[in-house]
Amino acid sequence: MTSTSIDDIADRAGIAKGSVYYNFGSKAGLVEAVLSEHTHLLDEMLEESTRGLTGDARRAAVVTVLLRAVQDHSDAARVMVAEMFRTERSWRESTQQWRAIIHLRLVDDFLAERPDGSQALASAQAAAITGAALTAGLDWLAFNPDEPFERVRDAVLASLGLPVRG
Amino acid sequence: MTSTSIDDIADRAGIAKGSVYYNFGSKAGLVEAVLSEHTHLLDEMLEESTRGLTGDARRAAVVTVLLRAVQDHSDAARVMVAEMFRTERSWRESTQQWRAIIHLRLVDDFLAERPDGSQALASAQAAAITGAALTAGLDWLAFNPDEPFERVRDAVLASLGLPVRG
DNA sequence: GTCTATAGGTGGATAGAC
DNA sequence: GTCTATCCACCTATAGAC
Repeated sequence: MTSTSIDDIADRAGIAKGSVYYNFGSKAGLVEAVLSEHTHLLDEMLEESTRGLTGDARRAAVVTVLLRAVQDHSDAARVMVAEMFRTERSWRESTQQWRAIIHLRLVDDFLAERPDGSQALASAQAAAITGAALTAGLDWLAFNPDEPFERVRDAVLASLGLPVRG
Repeated sequence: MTSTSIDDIADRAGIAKGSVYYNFGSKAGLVEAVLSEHTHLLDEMLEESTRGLTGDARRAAVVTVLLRAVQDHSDAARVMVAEMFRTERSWRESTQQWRAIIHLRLVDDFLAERPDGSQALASAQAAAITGAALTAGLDWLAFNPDEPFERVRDAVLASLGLPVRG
């Protein structure tokens, strides 16, 4: 909960600290508002990109959307990855909803493919795909930022045994 | 840098705060010592498990070691995942060394398989495998802790197109 | 509804006794 | 080498003027 104070945020936004508290109630409220905004954005991107797709094509679409989201909102992505499993935080609900909207797009499809599979294993596979895309995306931006999007996406798809041509 | 104060740590360890500073110099020094310890532990596990293996078998061994490490040291794993891409932190060196020892076991092998591939793409694939294993592992412990290790490992290996029998 | 000023509390770090 | 006591910087949150 440190690293950036309300003073810093208010300064950067060009408003006074009091206004932040008037509008968001607390620092946690502000964080939640920001995370929630990004969650809705990702939800819309996923809905649009996966509509009508199943199986490998659907999984590849999710990977592509996640990589693009990491590229376009790397700060938010870093926060989400960092907070995803820190269940004690006050904005836990926001990060868990973020996990849920991704799993939602993957788990049902896994179960439809393999009716004998359990929810837990489908969840593990969804987490594996999510983690592969996010980690590769952040690693890309941090250590090889000059690599073009398409090549990184193809590398991740190859790692997951997914079709490069969708 | 919040969440746990030196007071808390000293209390829990049954020693006084002054002793922590005498032995570690600063809070960052303490964090680095802990992270470094876990890094060396993981390094040994990886060395032992991947020795003599190449290709899919080597990648499967890395996944297995990472999942076991997450299971046995989930707190450390959460910290590592949370800090891996926060390059501004003072213990950046420790987390980057942690990334390096995993990539070391994967990147050269990728390049041996595909001499035409670039370092950057091999790095992306290594990150994808690392992220898949860590995220699936933490998701497992947080949301489906009753699932047995072997089934989660097999689900992750399947997600990565790796052989379940190694 | 936005500002300034300040209260109130926390936590990293140090001094100095033992 | 470990303890207690204390300093001081910082940061969330609120009060109250405008």
